[in-house]
Amino acid sequence: MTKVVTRFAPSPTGFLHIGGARTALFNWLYARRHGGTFLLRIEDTDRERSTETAVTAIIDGLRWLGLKWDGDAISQFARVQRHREVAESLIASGGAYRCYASPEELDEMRQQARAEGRPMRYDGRWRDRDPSEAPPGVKPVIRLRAKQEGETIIDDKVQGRVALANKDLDDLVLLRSDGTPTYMLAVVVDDHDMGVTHIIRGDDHLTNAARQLQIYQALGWEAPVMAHIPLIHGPDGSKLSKRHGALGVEAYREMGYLPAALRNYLVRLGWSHGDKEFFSTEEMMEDFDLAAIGRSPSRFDFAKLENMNGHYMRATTDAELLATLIESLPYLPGGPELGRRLDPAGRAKLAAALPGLKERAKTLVELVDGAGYLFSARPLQLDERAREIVAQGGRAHIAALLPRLAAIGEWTSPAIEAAVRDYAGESGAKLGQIAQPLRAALTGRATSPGIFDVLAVLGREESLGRLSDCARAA
RNA sequence: GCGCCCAUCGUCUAGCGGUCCAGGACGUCGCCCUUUCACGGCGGAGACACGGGUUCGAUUCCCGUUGGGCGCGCCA
Repeated sequence: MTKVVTRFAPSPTGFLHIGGARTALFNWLYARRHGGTFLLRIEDTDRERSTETAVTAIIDGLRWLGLKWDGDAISQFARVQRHREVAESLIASGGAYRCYASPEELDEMRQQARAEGRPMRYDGRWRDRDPSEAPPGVKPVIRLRAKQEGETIIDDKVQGRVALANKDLDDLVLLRSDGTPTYMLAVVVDDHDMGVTHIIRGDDHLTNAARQLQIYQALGWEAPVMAHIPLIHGPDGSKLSKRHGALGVEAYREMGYLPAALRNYLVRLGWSHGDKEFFSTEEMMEDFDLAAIGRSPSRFDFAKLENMNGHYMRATTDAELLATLIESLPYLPGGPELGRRLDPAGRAKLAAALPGLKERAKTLVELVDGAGYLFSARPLQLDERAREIVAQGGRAHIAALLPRLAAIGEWTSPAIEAAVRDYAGESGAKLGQIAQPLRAALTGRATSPGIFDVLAVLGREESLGRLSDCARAA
């Protein structure tokens, strides 16, 4: 059995979007699953639209997601010489021919086709014409001499057996008049030269697959196994657009998602393994297979991603989560500000507060948010509503808590919770419910009535300034 | 328009002819926990697009309809 080789082949015309990320994930998993190789090829033959920025974005995205490819990324553009040679060899073998039809002629064909209500098909006018008849000064393209009878069959691992009539597949251009290869030629040649055994890609390429198969046949090469996976749609079922989730993966990093959570969410989009929802990387590699990929498109659902991310955060050890959080700070809203507070003392405070914080956060962004109270300036400002409530008075048993709180000094959530627990032992009050509003009160971001209640007590029994001093001091 | 693909709760999905008055997860609703929020626990509502076949029997097989998607470039 030959070794499995998969590849991810994005064109660098934008960021790495979520569909591409999943395609990459599937290829990566499949290769790892079978002890094979996962390659990265940048399809940059379109010089107009390809940018260096996009290449960087894609590479960063893959790295962040933890999808490591083997060897160096291959630039398709760097291989034009080889593509040209293959095209020429096809002419020599009779599998292709030069076509001198002008853009105007093709345009006519297109318009006529439209008028007659049929798809545009090149009419093969140069298929059997002698090159000596070539009009002067016209640079030809090279076209595949495609079979016109019968059908081309794609034996797809996901879509099953798909047959396309050859009459619907015209003589596609292999080499442009400027000597650069088209996508069709380039993929085939590169996949062959790279030894790719399995092509896993979006099913928007399904029809292309038939055309590519024809090229493989003309070349006498063995075609790789193909698996065309359904696309990911937006929440309304239409094509994923910017207003949906068609963001670059870096956007997900900025939204505070963990790579492991995103991977888990993505692998379950279009693929399943019974009722299992959570997969460690090892389990994914173990269980992943093409046969279990569904054939219907799926929609992207942020709510589920967020829930899953929450699970991953809670399951991450505090030390690891702290490291991840600190690493991610530059990308998170409010992150850099928090980062500036993290001198050794600040860092210790954050570390101590993390266990309480992560219980309540679904994303790293929420974690940053929640950590705000640790560093907000004292004394805190009370808003109108809070003042009102302070004036009305509050609950006695929290008031009784204050001396203890004043004594601890360390305003981290475990410290607060420990004090509350200590107090709760006598009063019967449960913990956690008190600690959180205290924390919120100290940030001045109090929003719920319960929090106002606490503020009220604080305001009456002790001055906020005094509390702040306690917080700062010890 | 032509070709191809798809169709189970709002969403992701399990189901590969009888075990399904359809299972899980997210979301949602209610209760519990709790003087907030979150976590957690318990429970509820919620789907086989429609119409024909095939079969003793269809969510599962076939055909059509409807609805989505993709492709139809000297873009990838």
